Amino acid sequence: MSSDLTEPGTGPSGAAPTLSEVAKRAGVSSITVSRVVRMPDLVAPETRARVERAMRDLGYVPNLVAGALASARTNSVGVLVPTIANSIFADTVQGLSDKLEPLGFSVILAQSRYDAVREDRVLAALLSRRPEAIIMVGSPATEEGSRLLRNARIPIVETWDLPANPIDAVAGFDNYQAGVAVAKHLVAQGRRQLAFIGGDDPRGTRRWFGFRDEALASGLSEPRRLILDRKDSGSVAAHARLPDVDAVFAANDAHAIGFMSGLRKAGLLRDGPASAQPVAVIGLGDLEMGQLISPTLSTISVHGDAIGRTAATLMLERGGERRIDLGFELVLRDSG
Amino acid sequence: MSSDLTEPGTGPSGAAPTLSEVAKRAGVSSITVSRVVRMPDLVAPETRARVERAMRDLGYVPNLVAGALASARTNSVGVLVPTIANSIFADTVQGLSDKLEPLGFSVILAQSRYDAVREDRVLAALLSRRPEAIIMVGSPATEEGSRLLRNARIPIVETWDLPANPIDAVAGFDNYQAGVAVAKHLVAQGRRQLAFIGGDDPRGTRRWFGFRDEALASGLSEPRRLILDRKDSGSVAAHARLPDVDAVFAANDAHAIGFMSGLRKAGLLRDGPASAQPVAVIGLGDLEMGQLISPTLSTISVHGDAIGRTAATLMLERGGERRIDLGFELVLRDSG
DNA sequence: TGGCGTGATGCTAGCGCTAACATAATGGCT
DNA sequence: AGCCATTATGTTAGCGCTAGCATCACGCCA
Repeated sequence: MSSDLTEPGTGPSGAAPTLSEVAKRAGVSSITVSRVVRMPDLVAPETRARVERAMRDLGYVPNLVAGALASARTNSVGVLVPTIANSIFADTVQGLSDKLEPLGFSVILAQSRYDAVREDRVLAALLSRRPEAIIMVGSPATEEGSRLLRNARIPIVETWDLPANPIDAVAGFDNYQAGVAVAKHLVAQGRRQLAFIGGDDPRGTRRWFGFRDEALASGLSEPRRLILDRKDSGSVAAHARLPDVDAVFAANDAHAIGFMSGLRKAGLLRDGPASAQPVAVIGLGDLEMGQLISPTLSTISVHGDAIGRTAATLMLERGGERRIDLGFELVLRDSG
Repeated sequence: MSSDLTEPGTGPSGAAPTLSEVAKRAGVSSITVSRVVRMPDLVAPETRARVERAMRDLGYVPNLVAGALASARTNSVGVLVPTIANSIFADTVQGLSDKLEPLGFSVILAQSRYDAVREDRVLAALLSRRPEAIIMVGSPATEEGSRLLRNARIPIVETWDLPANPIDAVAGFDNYQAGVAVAKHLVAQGRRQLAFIGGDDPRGTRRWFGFRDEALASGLSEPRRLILDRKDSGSVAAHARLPDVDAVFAANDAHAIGFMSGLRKAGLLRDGPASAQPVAVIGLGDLEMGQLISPTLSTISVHGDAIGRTAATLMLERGGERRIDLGFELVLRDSG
């Protein structure tokens, strides 16, 4: 029984045990061990038990790197987001990860940090791991990135937007129409001096265009646009920098809440309903936080986790509709 | 020049081009192509140029799966968090990813969803991809998970806590002492009826123990403890469920802000300083949001991204101190 | 009784790459 | 001229696993 004293996980050379070491110990060929791991039904119960025993004794952990090379299936998905911290994209990653994990897929996560050079670099790094699909927020920033993805010949899912010429599949919503919806609502509410605060990333910019176009179409003067740095909380866009404005659309809820805190300091925030607000504020994202603060935040609600789950579905089912509009909803609360 | 018309990324069989196809086209051996990719300095400039040309023509993307198998280096790190959505752990993932990405490491992300069974499963899945280290929030929930990690013989970094018997390295802070610090502060402020709201995960529970022990040591009666479900916002722990309480420590800022919104509805929230609050509220995490709401949130500040960066350092440098206490800071604002 | 389907297991080759060790070609030195 | 350090390139033998095809034993049927 001395072999029972072998330290688990340690083969003859102190390295991780391999299939064939397990096979030797169980007195079978390595392909049989492979079958026990992947298609146990094909192996006779007694043989299987013997192999399972040997695997446990040795502390065998399959090497998926070798398996992937041999089978040309990595069971992994590359996921690219601008940023994962404090962001609604985390919901999307959670959603797709929850859907893919039970299927045996691993998520390889990369961040572009809204930097085109870094995006191309991580895209190449991702592809060199031969994922079975790429799911990304938005579209590649450069032609090079786009080319890389097209040549990869794997499902590519762009999310959080509805690009006109997607590489492959799309799960998102119409950012332009979101801007339109907010402007429409504010105009109907009687607001006249609109402003937009947010980043100048592609999706934020599309929201701005919709917002501006609708304001102009309604006979209002061109709204002001304050481009915030990613690090800014939104409170930096204090009312002082937007005098005379009576309604603000923030590209995301964090900016909206930050701006509201600026309004509060300026004495321009009421605990009453939207009609009582000197300055209406509408966010985007529908963070739970928005319902907890006072006044509660009106916002464009988007389901980040549904985007993630839909993206997972799109990468799994190569046929069928490749463009899914998850829509958005204008949720009106007390801020505007 | 017909070869220039070859569709990039498509080899003879429509499959991705390999090293040796590039080699053939450049008229060199495949090892030379490998060197151009990995150690370009070792290759003569003209040869290098020829190889680079061939790589571009063919749209060659290195296959790291094969490279990893051959070199026994995957350049990947397994990262396990309870959840990535709406959580402070996202900062940690961002921090470590930012540090590791430039070094060529990929992050394989998995979520346990606070489920021990799922944790063991994803841990095994992670290890089968042969990452060069595992960075996780907390410690394995089961003996089995712990065994798996010990046998992997790679750096293991546990974070967000300071376990007594870590598997390998640790980057975190003392959750028990955080609870103590909050209780001390509340007692000094003259609060007498304390309560704790939050989850019953290991770290939350440690905060509770510190909080309770210090309250008892100060002669107060045992604080109440309300265990919230992960889905709860904290507002469900309305004051109605905690009558007579004059101070609450919430295990995280989200719960704290939710509870404050409950207090507001009950008319128990003031815009003034902590001394004016009928019920003091202290959170943990120092979300930016806490500074934007009114009253501003007092909290235990923890640097999630520093934890991530430190964890990355610990996995890279195998020598030296393996237990890093990043500490925490009680940040006093207006809520308590 | 011979043929053959079925279930269980094994053999062989190779996935695309790299480590480790050759081998060539060059030039400076004694 | 001969030697050897240096630079540039190549050869060989796997890494650990799986696909695809054997092989073999069995038992059932005509």
